[in-house]
Amino acid sequence: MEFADARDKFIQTWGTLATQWGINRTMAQIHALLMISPESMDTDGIMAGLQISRGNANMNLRDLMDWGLVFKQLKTGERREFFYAEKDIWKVARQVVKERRRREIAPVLTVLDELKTVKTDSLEAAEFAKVIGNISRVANFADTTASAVLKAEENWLVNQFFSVFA
Amino acid sequence: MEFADARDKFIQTWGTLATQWGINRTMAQIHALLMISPESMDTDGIMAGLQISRGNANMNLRDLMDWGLVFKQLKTGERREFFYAEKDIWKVARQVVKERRRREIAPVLTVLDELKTVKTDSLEAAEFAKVIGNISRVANFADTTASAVLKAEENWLVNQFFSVFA
DNA sequence: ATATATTTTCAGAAATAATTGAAAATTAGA
DNA sequence: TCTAATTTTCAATTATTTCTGAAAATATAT
Repeated sequence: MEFADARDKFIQTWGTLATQWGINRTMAQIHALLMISPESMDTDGIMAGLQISRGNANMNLRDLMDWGLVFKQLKTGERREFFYAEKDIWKVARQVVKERRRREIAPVLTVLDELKTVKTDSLEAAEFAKVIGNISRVANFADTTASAVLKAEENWLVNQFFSVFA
Repeated sequence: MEFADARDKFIQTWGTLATQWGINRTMAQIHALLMISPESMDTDGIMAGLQISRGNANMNLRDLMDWGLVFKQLKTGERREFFYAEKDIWKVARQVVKERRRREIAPVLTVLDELKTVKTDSLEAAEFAKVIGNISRVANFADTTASAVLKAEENWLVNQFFSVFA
């Protein structure tokens, strides 16, 4: 397969996958473009590479930086800003889990705790409390496990272990 | 907290969370409604409970059945169809992972394998091959692990173990 | 077979999300 | 300071997704 075709297919595939997971297509495509770029890129390069507007590029680059997946690089003697992506896919996955946990899972756990205080004065309310209790226990277990894994991954020895496989 | 408020808050929260994960809001809300319902519900009950149209209810119930999260119940002497949800949240999580793996991850793994055959005849192409190789190894490892966990979870002993926590 | 209840489909409407492009703001050199 | 390069913002536009509602299809009872 020719490089140009492979690159386009990768960017398109990454964008589609992201969409299915609630992440906007352009954001994923910029990430893909930067991941496979040997050099950091400026806004115009990204605009040209993906055929998108300046505003769109700017907004999604900012979001990617908020997610901790892309970083700004300032080159001496250059006025423009350059961008590069984290390329270690383990770190990318870890960062995504970390952010989603913080932004989405944590607030849900709070709501679940609140809902557990419901008055169980009817059949419906009792069933509700039972289901919420079940969800809450599992969610907390999953959250604690994820948290432990994230912490463990920051440990050198574990990283060495995983580097054998990845 | 009053039951009616708690129920509404749960349905709304579940819907929001789902949206952030690429699942449509109504589908998640129907799922939430059925999870906390002590009895199976018919289409009119769901329509009334969520204030949605018949078409919407029907379409999303079908999708939920495709995902293996909701099932039809036929009551003798009743002409209408009733629906009920899987309430064991471990089973729900497992089913979601299983389906997403089949629908989304598996196709991406195929594309990645294809992309690994790219000609590495330039700096860009070499970097591309390196990143794709990295992603592919990690994705395959994760996929294999998920698959193993799904299989293990079907094992009685493991289920007993988890049932202590959840 | 006919009537009635129920489910399914789907074109158009509504809602939501993403994108553009140009103006405003910011930054840094002369 | 002034000017030019660059980045950011955001109202308007465009694209995408979801939802409605009524007609068509299907199923069941008489």
